[in-house]
Amino acid sequence: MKKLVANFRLWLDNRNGQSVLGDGKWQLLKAIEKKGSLAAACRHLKISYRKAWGDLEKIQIALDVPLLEQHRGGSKGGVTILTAKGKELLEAYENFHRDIEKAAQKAYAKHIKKL
Amino acid sequence: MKKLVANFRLWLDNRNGQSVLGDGKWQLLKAIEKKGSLAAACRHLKISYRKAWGDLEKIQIALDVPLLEQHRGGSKGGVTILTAKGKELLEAYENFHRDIEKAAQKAYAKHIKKL
DNA sequence: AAGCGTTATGTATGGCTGTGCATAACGGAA
DNA sequence: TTCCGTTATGCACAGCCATACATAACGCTT
Repeated sequence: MKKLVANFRLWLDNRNGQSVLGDGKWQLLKAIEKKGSLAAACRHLKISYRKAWGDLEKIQIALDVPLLEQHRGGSKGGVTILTAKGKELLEAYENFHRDIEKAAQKAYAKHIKKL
Repeated sequence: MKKLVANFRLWLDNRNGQSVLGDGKWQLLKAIEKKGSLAAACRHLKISYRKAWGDLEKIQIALDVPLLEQHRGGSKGGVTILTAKGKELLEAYENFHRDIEKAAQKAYAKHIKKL
């Protein structure tokens, strides 16, 4: 049997099944935190601004607490920054993700590697 | 913050990134094992025969070991059964999946529940 | 007032994927 | 030999999603 590689995806929904945070939005929030603007985050991640903006809208719809503060105009043209809740969720997701990745590696070694 | 629900997906690729086994194909193999035919498995899972057959073809392309024996004709019209390797992989995947699901629940309680 | 960079939003286009439909081969049963 | 249920396979079509393009609002700077 050919060597097998394990992959996983992880995401959080609200109770209506609307997506709140997965790997894509996670990377997006991280990039926004780092860059301070959505446009800069998109350039950094090489994704379209249109999609990123739509993703943020979906988060706002799925959640009742705003994770971001968005402002138009000003000296830099505009800014997007994370709220305290945003940072909190981001950190929680990162820990969540890391724990599961570890578990996946362990489970891979235990069940799949030997095949 | 609204209550968050954790979801995950798990799958195995070969080294070329070709998909070998994920939740869909896992359910398919299980249903084939139970029913003894691909057509019956599709009816049971309510998916199209066309897609299921395509998925099996992808497995065969991605792997070098056949997981299935497929026969046309005969008293039942035809049969599809798992090979020993097929059963082995199926079982390994189930254990793999179960371990990670447990870990996900634990990680959820630790990191996400409190939000 | 004009310019710049960003947020904000609609619309169209292209690709991917699942589905539906059609057809053929196969081999035991009646 | 005819029939039936299954495996096998091509092809057209619909739906979804990311991308691209277009345009407007906004507020500091010069």
